[in-house]
Amino acid sequence: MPTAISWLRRDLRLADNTTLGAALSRAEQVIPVFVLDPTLLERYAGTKRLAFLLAGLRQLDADLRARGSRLIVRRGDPADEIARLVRESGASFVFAEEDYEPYAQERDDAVATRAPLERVGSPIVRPPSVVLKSDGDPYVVFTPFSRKWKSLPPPRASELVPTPERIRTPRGIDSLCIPEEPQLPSGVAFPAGEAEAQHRLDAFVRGDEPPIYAYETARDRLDLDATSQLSPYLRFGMLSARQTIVAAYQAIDRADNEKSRRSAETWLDELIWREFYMCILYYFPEVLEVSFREKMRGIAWRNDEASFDAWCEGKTGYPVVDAAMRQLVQSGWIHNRGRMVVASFLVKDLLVDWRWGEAFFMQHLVDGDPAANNGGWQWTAGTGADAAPYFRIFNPISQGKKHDPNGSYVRRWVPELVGVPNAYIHTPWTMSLMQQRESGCILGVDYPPPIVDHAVMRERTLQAYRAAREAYARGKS
DNA sequence: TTTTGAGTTGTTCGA
DNA sequence: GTCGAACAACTCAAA
Repeated sequence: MPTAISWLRRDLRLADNTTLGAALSRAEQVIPVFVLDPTLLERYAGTKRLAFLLAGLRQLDADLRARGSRLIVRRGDPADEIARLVRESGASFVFAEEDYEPYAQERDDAVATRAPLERVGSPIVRPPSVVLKSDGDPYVVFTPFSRKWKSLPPPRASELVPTPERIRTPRGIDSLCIPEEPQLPSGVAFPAGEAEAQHRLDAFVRGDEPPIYAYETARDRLDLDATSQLSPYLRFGMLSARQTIVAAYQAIDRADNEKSRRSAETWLDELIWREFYMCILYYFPEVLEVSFREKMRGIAWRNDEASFDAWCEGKTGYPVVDAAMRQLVQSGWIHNRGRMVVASFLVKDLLVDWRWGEAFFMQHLVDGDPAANNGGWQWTAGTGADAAPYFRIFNPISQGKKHDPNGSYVRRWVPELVGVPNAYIHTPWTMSLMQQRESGCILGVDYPPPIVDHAVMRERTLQAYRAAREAYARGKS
């Protein structure tokens, strides 16, 4: 009886699982396996994300058991482990979803030399080889990329691979126990698993007033839960990209007014950004080490350790920056607007190398994904593919006022500021001593004064970027 | 090959 | 308070 191995990595779900579908169509018996890869666990260390992954494996195992199967767990070098499992089980095929990260590509090439590996499906709807310019080169600007992406036929619900009803898995295959996940702060509110993911997606796109139809304007509000918060689920494939994009197109079709339609389109664009950055990482793997833009590689970072620590701890004295950093450390997630605000602050107000921030995000984000995280940081730093213009520097005060108008986001994450009146919530240092006493927040005692002057640092950063450009131009000539 | 239009998310300044 | 321009050229993508 032919046996196939379904090697699960970033597709921890049963619905719309191409790997599982391929295995079931080619073999009577299927072995779903997850390999705990020490290299990957070390490289992408992050307790909150690891806990989410382990909880996701536990949930996947339960879902598989409900269908007569179970999750086989191994630990070690994937090439060794997959080859060993093929030997033990006599499997004729190994199916795995494509993964475009440089490490994953190397890993899978190594596995393919020692096991009958077939790569099927993809963590994005349109693989890197599909969205290319007419001359065959990859896009490096988002808008034309998205135009091309959208010109191709949209995925339809009928293309989703159905959830298997029953999976026959041979007995007697050894499996490790899924490790206990580390204890997490109570603020981490992402229950793992595809049922939760599907529930969140439905809540976002369905119902009387689905949030997707308010997305265009509400998505920027730090104080509202107006985003889908699906990123951790997409990160580990507890939901497929195709499921989300099918849902987005359905919402676009169902929209009965212009505002709703535009909102759903905006959400689709966000999903396309995810695809864009995975393509960028595939074609330009060096972005994990250096700036995408060569001319931006010579910026003289200030890299002041004390400032960096203050940023990490949420003690910069700029309330909206501190709120977002504490949200990150405590909950493992930040609102997208918050990511931009803190990234801009680190790079352009503190003049710290974006790679420091990128690494810190990877340590703490439950959804931490190398492609999207790197793309986002390089965008903010003005060093990336389709970078923000370098003179676009966020003002942490006006960003706070605009996107957290009554300060409830700040008060939620920075309790020292709970008693500060709205008029001062984004500029507590402008309170008189009397006002500080009344609000229970003495500057320098309960909450720090700003660690830098925004106006001063803005000029210094513009100067540093100008110098880098000029040095590059001189080197060229 | 050359030309042309355009480019996620902002801020500041001065009229 | 509102508005447009400047920020800085540059490079991309397509015609």
